Amino acid sequence: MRTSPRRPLILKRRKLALPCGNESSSPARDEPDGRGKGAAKQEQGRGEEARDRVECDTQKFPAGIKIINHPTMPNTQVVVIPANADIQSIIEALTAKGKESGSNGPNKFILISSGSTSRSPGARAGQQQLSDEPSTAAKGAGSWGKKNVGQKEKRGGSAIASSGSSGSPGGARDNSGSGEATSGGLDNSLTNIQWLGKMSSDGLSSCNVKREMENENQTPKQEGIKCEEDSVASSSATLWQESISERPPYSYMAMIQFAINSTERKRMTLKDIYTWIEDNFPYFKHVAKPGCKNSIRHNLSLHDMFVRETSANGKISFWTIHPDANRYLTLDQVFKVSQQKRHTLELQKNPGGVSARKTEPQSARRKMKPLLPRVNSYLVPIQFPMTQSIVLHSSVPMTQGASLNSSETVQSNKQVRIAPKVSISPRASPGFLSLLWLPLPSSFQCRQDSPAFTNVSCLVRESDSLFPAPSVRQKRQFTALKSPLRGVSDTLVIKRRESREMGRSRRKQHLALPCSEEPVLVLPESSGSDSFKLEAQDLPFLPETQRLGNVSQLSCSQEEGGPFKTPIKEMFYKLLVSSTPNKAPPATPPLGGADPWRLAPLAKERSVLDFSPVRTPQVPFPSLQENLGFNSTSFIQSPFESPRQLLNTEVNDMVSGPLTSSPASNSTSSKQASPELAASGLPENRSLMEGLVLDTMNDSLSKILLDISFPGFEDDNLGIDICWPEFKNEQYE
DNA sequence: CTATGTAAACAAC
DNA sequence: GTTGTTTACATAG
Repeated sequence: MRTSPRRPLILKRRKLALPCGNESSSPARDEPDGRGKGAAKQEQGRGEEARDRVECDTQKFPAGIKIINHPTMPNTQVVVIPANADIQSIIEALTAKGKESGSNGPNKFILISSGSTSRSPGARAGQQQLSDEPSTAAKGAGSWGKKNVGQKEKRGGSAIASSGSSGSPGGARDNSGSGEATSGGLDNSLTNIQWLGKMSSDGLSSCNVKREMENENQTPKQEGIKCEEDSVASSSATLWQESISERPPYSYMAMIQFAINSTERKRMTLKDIYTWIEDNFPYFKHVAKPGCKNSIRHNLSLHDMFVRETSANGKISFWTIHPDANRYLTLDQVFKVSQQKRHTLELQKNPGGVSARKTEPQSARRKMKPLLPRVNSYLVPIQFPMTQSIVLHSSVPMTQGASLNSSETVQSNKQVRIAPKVSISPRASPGFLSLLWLPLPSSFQCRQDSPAFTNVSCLVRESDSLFPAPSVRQKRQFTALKSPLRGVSDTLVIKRRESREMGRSRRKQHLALPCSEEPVLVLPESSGSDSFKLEAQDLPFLPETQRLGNVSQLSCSQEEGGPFKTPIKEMFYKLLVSSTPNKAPPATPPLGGADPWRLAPLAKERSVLDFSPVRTPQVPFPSLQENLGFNSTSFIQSPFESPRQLLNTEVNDMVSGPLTSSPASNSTSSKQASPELAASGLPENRSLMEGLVLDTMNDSLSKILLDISFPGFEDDNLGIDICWPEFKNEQYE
């Protein structure tokens, strides 16, 4: 897997090797250092103390593992894993544990890394540079990757990094542009797919996306093919051929995004989109009917996330992705589930072993796996006491001073010619989801004098709609963006749309409240610092979602008349923003407030979910949160006295990694946040890190983003939001 | 019901 | 013919 600063949005699901016995097939055994299960066991001896605190039987787990029950989420436990632990073993153990427990016991585990032992404190100062280079993963000596990156993985990383025309170039570019404001956190993060590669023999990380796709098309007998370079070479032709006849599992919307995001400027002409898709998905070149182009056009028009811009001379139309909607997904970043399961099923259905896909009727072929699994979002609050200062190094550091490039593009040159798509309900529609990704501070620091405990809530976005791509619903919002004021004709169009919406047109449906496509920031953005004036493209290292947050915030301060001058915007300007739209508002309104459509979800969710108290100090509109449905959750007794303890207990040198304690910070943290943090403009008590959620009920492993907040000056609540990004998609087979 | 795919009508260029 | 918008319908989940 590539180690791009952009976190992989979609993790390929792999079947977890159950502890029972198939570990032999686990790549873990391929570890050069010989670590693996054995190593994990060796570590057990060190974990007695921690184990004693653990509420569940951790005897199966290596030392340093800390497990606490989730305070509010039934059958859910938070597992803090030391960097040097054998993740696979842990996962296996957890899986076994979950299986044992079944539905009546802990069957969902939130895994977070407690840090690394190999990195120097300096390295983790949030200054470590992240690179797209595969080597980064390897050198990410850090935590998860270190142990899991085997030769295969490394090779795979390379392959991925160099794969396709889509993500790699962009990723590299972005990265270079980001300077040092990147974070090694991703590499070291639990979500580093490097280590996921260990989990299955078919080497996720060693296959680039295209190859994945090709593999997907393989017949069962071909599945054994690894991404070994030689074998790849020998099979590539076959795979490719198969891929030609195999429809990609991506929706048009997704493919269009891939295409657009594959370009440096994140824009593409229709023709180029056609070409890109055809080039990257031969199916559309060789098999699909010409109608696919119609479909592409249809999707471009249909989805508001796609914004058409015209060149300065007005002769060329470029399709772009609305920054608020763009997750900057590229083909490289998307890993789809392997087809083994499908093939297995097919085999079951067709003992003949012949791929049924090739013979199945078109209607059947149409059936594709959704890019993202649809899941309902829910908030999982986690709380644990905190008495000691802790420094959490965000896996995704925040930069500042970035320019609003996309907005610039949008604002200046772009001539929107299309009729404005009027967003009917600027007001937060109740249906919107819940989380909004925040810009991340490069480090997190919790003052020693901070409140007594921390709340951790998880916003779990369980969707199978893998695609983060904003749905049409969201689009509505974007619609506004597309629409500059127009003349009479526009008015007419608007009327048409309105009338349509009155009826039951498709648009209308889209306008309906969205459920939860995109995570929406639960916590209000910080302070009025304008350091958030970041542009997505200037934040390559930021996960799309996070950038999304930034961008959206930006959008709040967009200049009037810009693409953002939409009904929604206007409304917000009036309601929340000062009269200086083109500048970051002195006191940036909560993101949620700025983006009604982001808030909506909260409201909706609130009715269903029990949100933990997630309050953030320095919030301009604290009340908003409350209005968002956050209610206090009872504090749950934790076996650990502090997050630090929880995270670092028994982990001697856990000075690096996503979650670490920092002596230095201990001494200085009492009053001020880290420089990065301060500079970031994020509240001192905010930080993000990545984690994973292992759901043994459905054998799924999902990546999550934890938005961690600790008690602030004025606030007495701490919170960690574990957000589900986009990728909770597919399940292990 | 929603998301998606497909086809097609229509308009503008 | 291309591009873009929109409607309608079908299908899967």
